Amino acid sequence: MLSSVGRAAIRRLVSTSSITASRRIAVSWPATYTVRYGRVFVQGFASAGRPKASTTTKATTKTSKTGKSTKSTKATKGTTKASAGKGRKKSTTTTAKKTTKAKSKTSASPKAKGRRIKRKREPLSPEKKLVVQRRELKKTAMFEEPKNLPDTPWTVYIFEQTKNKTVLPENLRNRMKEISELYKNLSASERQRLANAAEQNKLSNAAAYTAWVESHTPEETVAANKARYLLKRKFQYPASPHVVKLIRDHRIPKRPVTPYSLFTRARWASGDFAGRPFGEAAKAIGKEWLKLPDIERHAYDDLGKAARTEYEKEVEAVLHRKPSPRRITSKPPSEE
DNA sequence: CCGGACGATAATTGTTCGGT
DNA sequence: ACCGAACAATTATCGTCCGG
Repeated sequence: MLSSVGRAAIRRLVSTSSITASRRIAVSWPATYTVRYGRVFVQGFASAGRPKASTTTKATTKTSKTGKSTKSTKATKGTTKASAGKGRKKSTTTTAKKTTKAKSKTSASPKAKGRRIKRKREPLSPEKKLVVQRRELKKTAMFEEPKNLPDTPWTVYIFEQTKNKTVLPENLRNRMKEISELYKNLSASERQRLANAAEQNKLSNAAAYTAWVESHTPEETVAANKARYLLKRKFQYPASPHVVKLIRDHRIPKRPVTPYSLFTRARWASGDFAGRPFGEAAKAIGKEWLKLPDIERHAYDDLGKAARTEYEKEVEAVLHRKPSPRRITSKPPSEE
């Protein structure tokens, strides 16, 4: 049982040895989605992320800065049309298209016969295959998310103060300091105005995002997230933000809670661990769980089963597929 | 990629199990 | 076979806004 400490240590090792934490994939939800978010980690870099006070901090900070502005700029362009819900079918199947193209080409050159085409498709080196795969993944990844309006008082203020106003790069630093000073000295009513504007923007951001998500099918967003995940893992794409934002589709069923999760929830709710350090409490809860009498444990197992059943129903209804076969519920350690 | 302020969130612990 | 998401509370850190 070196588990806890040992595992954490290993994780830390992995994180430091793996060139910053930049491989983690994470999701960033719009503000209104207070729902729990999902975290997806790249294989082999599990928990490699957010370094605390360790030496990795600086490195991470430096590398992670890259390209955030780039991305936001791109996103800005897409803002307006985003909510309109443009491309309904981002067909995830490209085979049909290909066939069509091939046909038209054949007819274009009368001399070309069936045999010629055969010869053509033979090459396709491994490198090319990768290129093709990458292109397909990019297509299905749905990268054209709507851009957000500034949604905090501070960013709204920056927006107002700098938008469409020429600032030389060498003056940017001073300008920012000025704006900061101005911001600090704002009147209460002025702050309120900014807060209101931010709140308003937050609402329209959420609406735009939802509209965009719903302009695709749940299956499409699931495929898109898979594509994003693969792109990051196999192709390090996009290179700039080390965190990949997955599409948050409220229609996609959440994974069912496990019996242990339910137990954790109940133990925290009991108040027995109020004020105690998170890690310490988690360890204690884990021990409690392993010692839990069968009768009590079965209660959580039953709740877990119900959650699973509910999940199965949702998956079938929303994603039109069967969920993975149910695992044999593991038995408590204290078998008779 | 710079600057400052601040809302959002990943990491932390433990176990179980869905997904690939 | 193995990764990560499910739950909890807290907090350090990240991303965000602008222009050139």
